[in-house]
Amino acid sequence: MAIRPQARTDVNRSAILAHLGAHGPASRADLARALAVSPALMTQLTKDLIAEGLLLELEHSPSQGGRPARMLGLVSTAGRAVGVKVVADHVAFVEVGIDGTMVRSASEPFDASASTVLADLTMLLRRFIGGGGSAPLLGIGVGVPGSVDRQGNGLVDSTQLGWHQVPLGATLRRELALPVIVENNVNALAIAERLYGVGRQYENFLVVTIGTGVGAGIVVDGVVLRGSAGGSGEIGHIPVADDGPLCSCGNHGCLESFIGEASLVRVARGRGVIGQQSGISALRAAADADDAEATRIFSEAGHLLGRTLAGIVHTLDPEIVIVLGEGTAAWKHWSYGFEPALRSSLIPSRRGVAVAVETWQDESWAQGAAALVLATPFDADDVAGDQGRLVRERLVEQAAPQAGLEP
Amino acid sequence: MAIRPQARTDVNRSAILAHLGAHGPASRADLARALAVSPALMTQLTKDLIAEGLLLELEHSPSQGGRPARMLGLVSTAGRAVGVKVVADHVAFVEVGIDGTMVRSASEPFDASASTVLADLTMLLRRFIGGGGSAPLLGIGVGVPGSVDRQGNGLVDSTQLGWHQVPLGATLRRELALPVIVENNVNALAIAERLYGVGRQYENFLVVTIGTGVGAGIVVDGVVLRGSAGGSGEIGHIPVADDGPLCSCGNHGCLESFIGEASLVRVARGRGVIGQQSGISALRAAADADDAEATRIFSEAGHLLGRTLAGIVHTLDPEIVIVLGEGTAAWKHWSYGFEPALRSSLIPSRRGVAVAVETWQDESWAQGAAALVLATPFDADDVAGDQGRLVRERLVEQAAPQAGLEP
DNA sequence: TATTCTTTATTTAGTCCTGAACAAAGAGGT
DNA sequence: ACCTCTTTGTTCAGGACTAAATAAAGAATA
Repeated sequence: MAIRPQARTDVNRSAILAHLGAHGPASRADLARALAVSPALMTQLTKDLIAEGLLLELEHSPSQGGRPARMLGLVSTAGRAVGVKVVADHVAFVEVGIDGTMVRSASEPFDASASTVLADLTMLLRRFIGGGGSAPLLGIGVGVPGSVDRQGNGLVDSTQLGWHQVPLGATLRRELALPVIVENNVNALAIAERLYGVGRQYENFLVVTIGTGVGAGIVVDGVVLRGSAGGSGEIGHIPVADDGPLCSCGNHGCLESFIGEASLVRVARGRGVIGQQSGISALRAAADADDAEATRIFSEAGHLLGRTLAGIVHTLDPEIVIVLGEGTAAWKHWSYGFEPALRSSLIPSRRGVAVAVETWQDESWAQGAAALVLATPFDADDVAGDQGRLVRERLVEQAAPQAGLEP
Repeated sequence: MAIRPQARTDVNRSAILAHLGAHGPASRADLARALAVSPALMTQLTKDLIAEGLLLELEHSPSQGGRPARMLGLVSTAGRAVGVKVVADHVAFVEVGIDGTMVRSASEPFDASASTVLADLTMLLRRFIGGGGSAPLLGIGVGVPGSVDRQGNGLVDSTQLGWHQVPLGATLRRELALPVIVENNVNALAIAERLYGVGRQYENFLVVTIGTGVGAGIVVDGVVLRGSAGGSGEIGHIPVADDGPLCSCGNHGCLESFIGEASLVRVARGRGVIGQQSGISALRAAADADDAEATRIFSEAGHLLGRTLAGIVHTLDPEIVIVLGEGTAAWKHWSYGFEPALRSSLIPSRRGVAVAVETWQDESWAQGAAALVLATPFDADDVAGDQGRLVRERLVEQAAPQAGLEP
């Protein structure tokens, strides 16, 4: 319950770096206010960071009625991070700079059910890292569709991948000798939203993804809620009907079994909207072409999603719901059912909850995973544990040599 | 994001008091471990607290292989707190000692819809306080059925009471010149569970109340989740059907409109199980007497509750669900529907989630409210804001005179 | 132009807390 | 009886952080 001050300096140092990465250059006074520390401390800390080559002083910013601020910026060569998205049939990689911008990306076929998954993934990852830039690699973030017990441990359970207690984190860490942070992919996305997206302006929000599956990342007071065993946000398995299609989890009537991509395609085929070999893109094309049945399928899905999210909004009281995922490509069609269902199911005081739908890119999942690494400096509660400490150490150590601190 | 160390001493001092209140006497070494501070600091802090008359050294506890521990205990006369439960037609008061044990209680008729609510409540509260013991009154905790914007502010919105932005906290504080902490009643109960109940052993749990309404208190990492505007836990208004009875919130198909006390009674009357003038106790009596229709009504309610809670468990991943409230008197009958519905709706990895049903007393709501005051010392994140600080000050100030600290 | 105000940054003295060394007090084995 | 081990509690030097005073640098105003 009490506050542990031991790791404060480290946390504050890297909070500065993360803030600059997420929000761009800022003055010492800005930083002190943003991180809620005294200006005096900020002077001290930034002096060290500048001496170590991680920060540099930029131009003076024009005065706003007082002494003009000397802006501080990140030295962009101070580090990079790699993000990995793992799904059943392929893995995607991205490399990002310390400020979160994407440098390069790649995608490789992959069989998550192979007995050699861990060796395969290690190999692919090693190859991708090898082709990287010269900036020191701070760590690897891995996003998986499933629950991750302790992040520091990286034990993965995933029905989608067919994994049960797979020691992904420990293995990669040993093989690559780098900090590795494993996290549920939607939670990773929530962290990315918090750092770089709409979530910057909110402390309490919900990230909902639609696509193959349906998931949620929950941010409460600025921190991702992981639950007792990293299993929060499994909203795809919220029961929405007593009977219903069989879900991949073995139950009947889960939300995902109604509005997951597979279900939409199945229904569309059944109703003859698309051919037996066609997929979700054909259904979207049909809806785009104003096919009444196709738009109805999306609208029905939107209705069910809206009604379910109303329940979650009542439970958690977020400021905003951010919708993401491959499925947002057809959001226009979802929204006809979604908006009325959501609003009419909310109690009056909650009816105005904001909803944002963001554009989706192929690399978004992997970029979210990379954010895991770049977010660890923010991690005042030390959720990332040892791996977070290692990332911080790498960030500082690599810069020290060029500093010449010794007298 | 960074850690603010200013209020640490205060927080640590009162964390000691709260820990002793919640867990009974403990040694300095125990306290240092429990609060995650150094033994050195514990020595210092307890020295001060003993000198101020808030703590006293008890007998040595028998050695367990090393130097025997000198136990420390609270001076029980160091403070008391008053808890208030507000509902539409009456208010209930309790006075508790600093260790959370109930000293006395009272209940008064009350009209929440009167134009003079605030004056009425102030008067009743003043009368109750006047009859109290001699120990210094640390503050007043008030539990209301509705959402409370900022606790420090105490602005209440409640459909059940017909209140809209009622400045309950500010008014009581001004009139009584005491720290006042206003909170949603289920959240207050969750705090009480965390301090004194089953929740002591868990960091992530759900408190669900059934009775007139249906509500939830959510505890994440040991802290009550309040949402963006204190409106979390309104699970009574989760939509469970597209059509359904009209709910007090104006929507159709809310969970509460199916399994709230009023609904159960309405259905029972409609099916001729109980007389048109009879209430919930008659329905329970019928079920106790093995009336098939009566047991079915409870079982159906249990089914719906179980299915809905499965969704919340998927969303939040708690370790345990604690069921409380007036409705638990008939839990035996609920459980026939509840258990199968809950388990069969959960994904395999979550199927073992624990469920605890606690015995319910009339004073429980008010005792939960009193816990608001006694929990403020625990409040390292300073959620209670100014009022929390005031409680701490009163706890320390009142003891100072008898200490003779001045040299 | 001189004065006042506002905002930024640094220095200084002092507080809170920790780690490490040490003292205290018993259990358990020889 | 004596030594070793374990656990509790205290003392002390030092680090992290703050508040307050001060300096710096320009805007606003008269």
